[in-house]
Amino acid sequence: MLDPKLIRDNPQIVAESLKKRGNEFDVQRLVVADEKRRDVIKTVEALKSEKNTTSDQIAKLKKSGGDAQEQIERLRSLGKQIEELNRELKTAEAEWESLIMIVPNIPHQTVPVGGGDEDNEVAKVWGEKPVFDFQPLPHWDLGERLDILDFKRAAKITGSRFTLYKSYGALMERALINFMLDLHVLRHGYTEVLPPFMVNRDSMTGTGQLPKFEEELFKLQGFDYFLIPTAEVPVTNIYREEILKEAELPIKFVAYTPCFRAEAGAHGKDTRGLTRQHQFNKVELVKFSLPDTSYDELEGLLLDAEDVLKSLKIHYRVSCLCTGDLGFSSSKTYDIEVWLPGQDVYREISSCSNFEDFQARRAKIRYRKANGKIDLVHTLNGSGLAIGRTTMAVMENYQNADGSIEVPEVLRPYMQGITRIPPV
RNA sequence: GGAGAGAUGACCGAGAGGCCGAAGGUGCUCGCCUGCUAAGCGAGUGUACGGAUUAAACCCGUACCGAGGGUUCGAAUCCCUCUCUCUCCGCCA
Repeated sequence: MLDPKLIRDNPQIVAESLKKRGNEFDVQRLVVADEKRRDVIKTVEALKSEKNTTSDQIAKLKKSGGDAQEQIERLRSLGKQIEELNRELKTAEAEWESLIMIVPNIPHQTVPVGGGDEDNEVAKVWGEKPVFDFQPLPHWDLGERLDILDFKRAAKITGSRFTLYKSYGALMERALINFMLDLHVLRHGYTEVLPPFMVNRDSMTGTGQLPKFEEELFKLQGFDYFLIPTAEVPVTNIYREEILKEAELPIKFVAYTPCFRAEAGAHGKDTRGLTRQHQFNKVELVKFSLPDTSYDELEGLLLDAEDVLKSLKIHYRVSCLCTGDLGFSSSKTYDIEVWLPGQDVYREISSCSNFEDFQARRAKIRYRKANGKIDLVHTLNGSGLAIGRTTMAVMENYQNADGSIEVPEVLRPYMQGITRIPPV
């Protein structure tokens, strides 16, 4: 959520940023709704003020044995007026809130202006495409041939976009989770958390998934709970409605969770393999930062995520998302795109974002400064990394002509010491 | 799932229709005192929204005693619903 004062005082700034994002939202409607809302507040609070003073008079009169009938009559009629205005206020606030909650964040000045992913800027490139003396296969062929990924049976058990990992496949997935957690805890100073995998509506609203993106979520029947689409939701909400101490910041959490996404609107897209699943594993990095240092923290977060691929020695590039491709809550986002030789594409494997105070305002995550004043923190997060997509990247980049898969050195201690997944 | 108890400020804890944004204590901040430390003395110490001002502070108003609704001229206090915590029983990984 944007600062209501910013919208009130500088609606043109908001309008410009919306335009850059290619968003059609009419800021003027919001400005009008805000004025209406404040109008009603002013009126109703004046009446409440009178109500309180009159009420005090009654108390004093009663105490001294006087007659308060006149005041009681006055209060009765005030009460009716207040009740009516309260209804009006509720409507006005609901109208205003429904508008302000769907306004996306303002992109940072350094974000390239553009319409879609074709306008994203490559920020860095690490390593090179590996050279094969045979035709590298996509991971789904490798996985089925080695009998470590079973898509058919997963479809039988549940449906499409699910995967049954078997033997070395399951082992590699688990190894990657543990390797990444250890890397971020031991080398990068994050604190590990293992949060709930379902959350309530307030949490989903706090990080911005609701109210706008409910169709992307799996909702439980009989409970107002949702399966998390990312660990960002439970972890960022750890400090919802809390006031942190300045000295505690920055706070850095790493969490492994499965993620559940409805993938509505992705019909027919990436239907093969591990790329786009309804359930996938992810290790997520979350930071709570001081406003002044949040962009340094973003660069650091990106390096922490990159470090995973560097350790695995897999080629990738980093792109800075343009205004048109930026997520709803984000001010600036870097995507890490891993090279997949079996598919001959770069594929997003991590998305690292600074939300500035957008989530913090919704979720009321604040901190107390040294001078006693209270301010909103900045929140950041990034995948470090998406596990399924890392598994597929390892498989495709480390495959051999005989169909076996080399185990990256850093992963071997996590994979019972084996050096390769043997051919069938 | 059954029975009971509870939820008040950073924390502990009073409060039982109007004098309560809320006693008292602890903690914290500032000042005094003290050779240092400890102790002692004094003052201060919630958040949000709206207004005023606008660089900010100060100021004015409103709301908030788990959440929502109700009774009443008036609710932290009475009633209802819900959520969460604790104890006992049952069940269970």
